[in-house]
Amino acid sequence: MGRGKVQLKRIEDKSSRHVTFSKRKSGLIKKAGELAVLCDVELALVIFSSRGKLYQFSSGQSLRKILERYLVHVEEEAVVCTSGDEAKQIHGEFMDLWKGTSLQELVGRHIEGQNIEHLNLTQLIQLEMQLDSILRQMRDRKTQVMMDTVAELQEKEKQLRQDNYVLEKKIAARMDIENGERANEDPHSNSYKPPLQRGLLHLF
Amino acid sequence: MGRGKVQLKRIEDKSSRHVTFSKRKSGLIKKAGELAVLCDVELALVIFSSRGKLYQFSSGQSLRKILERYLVHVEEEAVVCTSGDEAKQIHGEFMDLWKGTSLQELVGRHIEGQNIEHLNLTQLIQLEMQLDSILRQMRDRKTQVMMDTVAELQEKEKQLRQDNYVLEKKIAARMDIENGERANEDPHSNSYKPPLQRGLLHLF
DNA sequence: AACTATTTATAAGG
DNA sequence: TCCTTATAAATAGTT
Repeated sequence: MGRGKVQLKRIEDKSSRHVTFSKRKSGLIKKAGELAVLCDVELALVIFSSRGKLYQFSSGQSLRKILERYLVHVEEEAVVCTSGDEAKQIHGEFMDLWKGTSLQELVGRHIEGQNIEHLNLTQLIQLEMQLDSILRQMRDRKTQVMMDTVAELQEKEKQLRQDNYVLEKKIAARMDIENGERANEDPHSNSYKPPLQRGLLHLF
Repeated sequence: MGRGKVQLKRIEDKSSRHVTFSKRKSGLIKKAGELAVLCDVELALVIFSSRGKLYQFSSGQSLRKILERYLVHVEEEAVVCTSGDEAKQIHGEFMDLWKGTSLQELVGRHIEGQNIEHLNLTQLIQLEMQLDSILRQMRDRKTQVMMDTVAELQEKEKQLRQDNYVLEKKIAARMDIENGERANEDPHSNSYKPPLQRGLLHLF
């Protein structure tokens, strides 16, 4: 965006490098600020000029708070990921949650860090409400998944039932041909059981 | 830069906020990278989406290295300006980072970060059980604290009761002295009410 | 630092 | 999420 296109490499001319730094730095900070406001996001930007001068920008929270949060996040990831690379490949990328630190341990640490022995009743009740809320969310999600699963299976069942019906009809037709005319007992009696009916039960 | 001019305030529509976030985030990271290369500077960018998902960018050095440099820089400044307490405080805060992060956020990040949409029923049930267990522990602890509190208050009540008894006796004795012998109605009648009895009720 | 020709980013709409 | 396009915004090079 300018009179000419720029090569993506270090600007060798010292003067224009500084000019560009100044311009682009402010542009970058402006855009960072816009992103933070528009999208309600927390962000931190740290820039060291080649001379070692520090420039920084952060939204809302202090930069240090955000960096702390970053470190916590990275620590958590580290804990979750370090324990077992082989398992990762076996179970796929979404299974990380179930290795390493259990939620239980995680929350345990959280509570320990707050020195649970010294939490008063009010704080305990707050914690309880938090956990309760999370658990409720979980259960909503579980219900949703179960409903989806059931719907899916019912669809499959319906399809298979139809297929069965068609197949049985074909077989019946063939038997009729092979055996000629006989006294026939109805092959499509009420004793028919859908093949998936038992398969659904274990869900409940 | 787009079909319309944009107001610098939080985009309320969730969907377009996410779209904008996605676009502008990549734009910002691209520009950060350009600045780093063109002007030969070191920079770090940390973004937490409103859901707590972490995005990051850093030039050359690892983000962690840059953050360390930042902290050193800030500490040096602090040393110049204030007493050395600040530095201690920084390191201290790193160690108990759990404070200030709500449990909800913590668990939220733990779950969101692993893409809850892809958890299957089995995993959801595991999570549910974990949360349920934690919640039960919480409630045990709460009960314990309540019991302790009650016991403590009952102890205090007993003590105060005794004190009261002693005091009333003293007063009675003094009144007896002042007024000489009279027809006396028992000052320690059954109508006595323990002073803390109502105070305990709000706990339940 | 201002200017302005250009490039780049991105909002809106599929 | 990715594509397209009209338009807003950033900025390279110039003064």
